[in-house]
Amino acid sequence: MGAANTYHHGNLREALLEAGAKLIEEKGIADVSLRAVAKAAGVSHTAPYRHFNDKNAMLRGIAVTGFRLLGQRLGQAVELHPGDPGQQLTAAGVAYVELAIEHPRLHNLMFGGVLADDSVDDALEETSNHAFRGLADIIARGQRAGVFREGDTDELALTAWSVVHGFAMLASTGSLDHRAASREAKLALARRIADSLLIGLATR
Amino acid sequence: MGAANTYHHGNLREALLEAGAKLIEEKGIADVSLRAVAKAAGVSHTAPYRHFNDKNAMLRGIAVTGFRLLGQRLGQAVELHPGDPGQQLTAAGVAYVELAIEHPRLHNLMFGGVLADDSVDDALEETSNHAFRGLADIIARGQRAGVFREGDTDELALTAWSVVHGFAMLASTGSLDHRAASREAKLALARRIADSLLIGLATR
DNA sequence: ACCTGAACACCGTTCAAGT
DNA sequence: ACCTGAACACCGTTCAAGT
Repeated sequence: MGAANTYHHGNLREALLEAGAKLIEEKGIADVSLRAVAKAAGVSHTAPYRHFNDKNAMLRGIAVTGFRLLGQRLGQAVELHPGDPGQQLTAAGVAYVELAIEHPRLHNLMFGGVLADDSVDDALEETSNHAFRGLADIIARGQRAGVFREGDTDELALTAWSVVHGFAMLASTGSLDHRAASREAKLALARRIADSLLIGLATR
Repeated sequence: MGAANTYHHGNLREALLEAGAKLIEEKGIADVSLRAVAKAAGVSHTAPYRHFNDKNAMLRGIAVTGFRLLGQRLGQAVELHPGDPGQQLTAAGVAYVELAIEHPRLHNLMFGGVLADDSVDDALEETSNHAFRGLADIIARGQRAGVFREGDTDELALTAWSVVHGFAMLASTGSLDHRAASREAKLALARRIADSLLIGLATR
């Protein structure tokens, strides 16, 4: 109970992001109102305006936490396979898909285009760029090690990003359910597709 | 003027889909209300309920027109390169990306997950399956011709679909603008990535 | 059959006011 | 500084009523 009314001490922002993320997870972005988030955090429906310019700014804040989580997962995938860029790339791809399957609505907020028309948000752009950088770094190391073919590193990274992104989108929107219903089936499929991608990137 | 008030003769449904598509193109899905669409079509805000169960059903109707358009474009891409599955695949991928760049908000409605939580819509599922089938057919012909490697046809199609889908998503949300700002630059990039995909699918 | 207008419960946002 | 409550203009949806 002591922790419940500490918002007056400066952590309402975090409480709102947490409550918002939870509500989105439960009901989907379209069915989450700023007023409901405020209520879940135990404040009036105008209190959020102290911390966010508008509703979309709050959603961007939640998206940023998602990109941080993604960055962490990609980092872990790399650490699992030291010195093996091929394995790193596959693991990173699978980790990405895994996150999309675990948190489909968060993934949808991050990449579904709800925030696409917003004026650019510095924190959002920074965290999403950071996640992309992680991927590009794997490619760069693979090229130096001679396991990935030469060429524009960012372009190869973009190819990898596209595959994984497209597959994750299909997985998280349920478009794959008729081919791979279970979580395990989806991840197995993701692994095979990541391997197939690897072949395309490998040196001839 | 004769055509303007023929809604009473049974084509209000079409008029609403058209007005809705136009408004979405202009302002984005989030900023289009059922009431505004009704107004643009020249009827009261309750008239749409004669033709759609709710707002999302109307949006699904618009998405269906998008999938039909996509199916047509894919068909044209195939016809441009008779007997050459490799070229067909590249052309289909580029056509897909082209559509996403031309109509980013329609693309967003089709794949952005706004409709993901809806109960399945027969017409929507049929048209989207049809578009996917077109891609799988190209792969199947390529395998028979010996230019694509053996293996589960649907799985190869899924790989191709993922790349193109992921790239289109990145292109239509503006994530590519710092690398490829113009429409031409994006399409050129799409072509190179489609070629790179082709290498991954080719027989060894 | 097809459409309207009033009504309801919500929504995002603004603003004067309270501590 | 931080939060509240009333107010405004909107929204999706329902429903009785009109032709």
